[in-house]
Amino acid sequence: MDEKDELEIKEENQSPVINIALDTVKIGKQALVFVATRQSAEKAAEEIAHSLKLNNDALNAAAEEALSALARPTKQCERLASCIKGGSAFHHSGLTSKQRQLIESSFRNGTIKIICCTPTLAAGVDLPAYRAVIRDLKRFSERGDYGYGGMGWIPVLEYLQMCGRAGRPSFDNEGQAIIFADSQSEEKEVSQHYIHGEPEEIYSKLAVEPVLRTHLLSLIATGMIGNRKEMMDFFSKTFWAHQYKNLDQLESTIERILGMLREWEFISGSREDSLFVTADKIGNESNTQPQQAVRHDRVFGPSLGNDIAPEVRGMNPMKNSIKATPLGQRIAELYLDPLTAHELIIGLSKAEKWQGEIEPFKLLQLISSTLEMRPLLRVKTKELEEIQSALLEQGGSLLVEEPSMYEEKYEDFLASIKTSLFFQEWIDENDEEYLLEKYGIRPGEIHAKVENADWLLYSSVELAKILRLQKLHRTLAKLRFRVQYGAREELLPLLQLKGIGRVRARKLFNNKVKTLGDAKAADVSTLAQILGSGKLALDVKEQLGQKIEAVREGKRKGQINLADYE
DNA sequence: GGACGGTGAAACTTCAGGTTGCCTC
DNA sequence: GAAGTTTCACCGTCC
Repeated sequence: MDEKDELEIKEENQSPVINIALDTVKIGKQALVFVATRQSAEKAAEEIAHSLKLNNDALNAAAEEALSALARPTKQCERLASCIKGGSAFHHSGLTSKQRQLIESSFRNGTIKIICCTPTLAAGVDLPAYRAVIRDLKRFSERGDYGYGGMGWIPVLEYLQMCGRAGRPSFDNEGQAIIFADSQSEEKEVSQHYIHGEPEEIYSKLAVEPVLRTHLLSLIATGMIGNRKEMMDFFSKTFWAHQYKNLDQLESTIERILGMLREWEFISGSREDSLFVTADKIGNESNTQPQQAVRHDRVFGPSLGNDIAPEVRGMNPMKNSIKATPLGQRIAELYLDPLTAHELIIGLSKAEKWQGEIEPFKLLQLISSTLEMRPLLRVKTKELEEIQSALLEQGGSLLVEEPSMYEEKYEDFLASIKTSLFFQEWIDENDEEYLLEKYGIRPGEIHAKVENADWLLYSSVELAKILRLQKLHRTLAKLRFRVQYGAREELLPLLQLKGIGRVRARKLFNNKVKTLGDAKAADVSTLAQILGSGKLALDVKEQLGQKIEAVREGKRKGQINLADYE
């Protein structure tokens, strides 16, 4: 729309967002409302639904579907269903993927008129929204624009992404993007910054150390880099080098990371003729020992170029002398940050020496301490005592060393304890509603966390294989299976059946069908009664009618095979 | 007079998202 | 930094 055109919206309510929502529906259109937090998205959707009061059969059906996304609806499901009944919905990462898809399709077919969302819908979606209403242009950040926390303006690029959701060519000839200002001075500022402003420059992320560590190892593992010349050739052609033009600094940082990789035995090569720099030859300036490498996404510090020993600098640049070890090769294939892999290896080696079988909690805490598991579940003020007492119960016997409570990383450590407690309760079969109430984790986030844990546990199994940590194999494989399903160990045999998840397996188990043998012995009608489905009972019988081994090998997508570890 | 409910101010709490591994229905 | 939630004091009403 031309900026000069006046957009007249009747004030039927005190909230401008609700007025716009009402107007949008009145002109027969749909809108997306972008807000800063998940909580705001839910509240805004609720208020809009309350004012719209659309209520029709299609909405009721969609609401019913939203409610039945989980075996037992959570408060979030109920809130969503109640919004949908009124004609609006909220959309954020805390919803299950089923609910997100439902909302998108109901919006696409015109049933739902308004969606209040976080940036989940800002990019890459093609929805029939005539208006993109950007209610919040400020958002909280732990590390704000200038290095300290607080509210900061969202990037212009993100604003443009949101605007781009309005008036999609496949649905409309034009669209409207609406932003808000609290005062006249803010109006001027917002207009200059967003409407007439230039989008931010894009910066290379290669300078972030975990990214560089991962890529460096992968380049070596795939054989793309074998000597200094190849290394510098490759990096000099990257966007990072193009942007910063300081190859000396890049080179010295790479040398430092190579030192770490060698120290951890992820790469090999002789010291004299390789491009390695050992840990003791570097780091004077940053005082960073490989073992204590910085955990945060850190952009390179001051150049270490002059600290590199001359004899190392003077090595043969053309000689292929650098290779990934089998361990390094596998780490690269697993896409693990080498520092994470190193920390997992230390933890797993401790676990292997544990007397008896190590408790799942300790392994869960080990994976919850990795960079890959972030963001962790934040410890709220009122939970602090409970989390600390859970930590005390472990009696200092965790696989990850506990930092002093005066250290900055102590907060993260406590968050890793809370995250592991959540995982523990998940594998003890507590449902989504309970986890939402106790840990504040929404169903969609549970799914994301479980998927991450699954990857890290799979990686741990692979590391244990290579390192010949025999004892841990089966423990880790069992734990991975339990995390995948959110189930206790006793359900593992039943979970190998297709169509049987943790809810059905629990039903069977509680009805004395505890093993595949029990299921085989039980008659179809009993199984049908327990499972509440004759078709499923027949399917289970069919699976059991095959050779048991075949059933164990078939299974679902990505499911692990316990038989491998027996 | 006590229990109960409604209201509003003050105090307190919390704060986006998504990619990667396996595998093959 | 600001929105949203919780807590608490206060007041009016009812039994």
